[in-house]
Amino acid sequence: MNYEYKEEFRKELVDWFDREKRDLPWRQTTDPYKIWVSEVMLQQTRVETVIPYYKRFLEKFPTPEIFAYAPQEDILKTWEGLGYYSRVRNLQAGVKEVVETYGGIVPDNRVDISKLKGVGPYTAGAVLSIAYGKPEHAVDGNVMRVLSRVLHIYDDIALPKTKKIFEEAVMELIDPHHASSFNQGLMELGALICTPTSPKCLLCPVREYCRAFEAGDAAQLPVKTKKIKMKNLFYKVYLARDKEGRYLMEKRGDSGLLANMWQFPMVEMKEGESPLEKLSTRYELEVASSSNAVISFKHIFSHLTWHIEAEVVEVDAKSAKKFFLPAQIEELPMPVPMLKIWREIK
DNA sequence: TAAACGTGGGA
DNA sequence: TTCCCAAGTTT
Repeated sequence: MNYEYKEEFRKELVDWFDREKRDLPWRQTTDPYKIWVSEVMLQQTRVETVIPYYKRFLEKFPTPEIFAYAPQEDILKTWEGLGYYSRVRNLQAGVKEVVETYGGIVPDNRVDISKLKGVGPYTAGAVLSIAYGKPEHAVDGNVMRVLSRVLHIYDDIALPKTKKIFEEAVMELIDPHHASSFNQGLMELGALICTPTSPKCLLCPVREYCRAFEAGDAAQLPVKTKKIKMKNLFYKVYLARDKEGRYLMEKRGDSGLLANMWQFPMVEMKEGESPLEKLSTRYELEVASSSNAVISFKHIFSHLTWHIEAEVVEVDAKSAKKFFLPAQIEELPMPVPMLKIWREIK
C-alpha cells in the first residue's frame, strides 16, 4: 500500500466533513452515552429511520442511570419497529455495567469498552473516536466500501477476516488530532458520495487520491459475495377474544427471533393437522365460534419469511390465561407483523 | 466461520 | 417483483 499522500488525504476528508456534514441529532453532542445509543441504533439501520427513535429514546431515558434500571417492557416498546431487538437488551446490559462498574462513565479505552454487551469492534471505535477523540478505527460497511475504492482493495468484504485489512488501513491513515471527523468523514463520504451504486466521483473531495477513480472501476468495488437462502414458515395467527372483549396474548421466549416480544397465539400450519384444534389444546380454550374475517400476508425477515393467516375466534378460557384489553395491548412491545394484524382488526 | 438476527426503502 | 441493502454483534 502506498500512503505517500496520507497528510493530504486526511486534510481533504476532514475539511470536507466539517464543511458538508449533515445536521443529525447525535451530532449535537459528544456525550458518550448518547453517542453509544446512536451507534447501536444505526447498526444495519438507515439514518432517516433512526432519527425519530433516537429522539424519543433520549427523552424517555436521558441518562445511563435511568435507562439502566428501566423495565425491559419499556425499553422494548421504545425499540418497537426498529428491529434487531437484542440490540436494546444488550445495550441495557452494557449501560448497567457502566453504571455499576465504572460509576456511570463510559470507558475511554478499547479494552474496557469492548467488554460491554453489544459493543463490538465498530461501536467501540465509533464511541472512542466521536465522544473521546481517540484515534481508533471504526470500520463499518461505508468505510470498507470507500477504502476498497481509494486503496483498490479487492478482498471480499463479506468475509469476516477481511475487516482486519481495513482496520489496519484506518489506523495507518487516521488523523490523530481529528479522529472524530476522520472516522465520520469516511462514513459520511460513503453515505453521500461514495455510494454503493453510481458513486458521485466528480463531487468527491478525495478523488485525487482514489485508485479506483484513476482506474475507472469504482462502481465495481467493493467485492462482495454471499447470498442467503430463505426459509418459509406458514402460521395461523388467532385473535382469541373472550366475552369481555379481551384478547389472549403471549410473550416470546428470551432468546432467538423477536425475543421477549409479545404476540397473538401462533400455530404452525402442517398438512393433515387442524390448527384450530391445536389452538384449543395448547392454550386450553373452548373455541365458541370462528369468524370468516381472515387477514393474509407475508412478512419478510432477513433470513426467513412468515406466511401469515390471521383470524378472530370467540373463546372461553378453561384456566387462568393472559387476556388483555385493547388499551393494554397497545402498551405491549410487539413485532411489526403483529402490529399489522392488530391495526387491521382493531 | 457461517448463520442468526428486523425492517423499510430504493433500483 | 425481486434483490440488495443500512453507521454490526452474537453464537
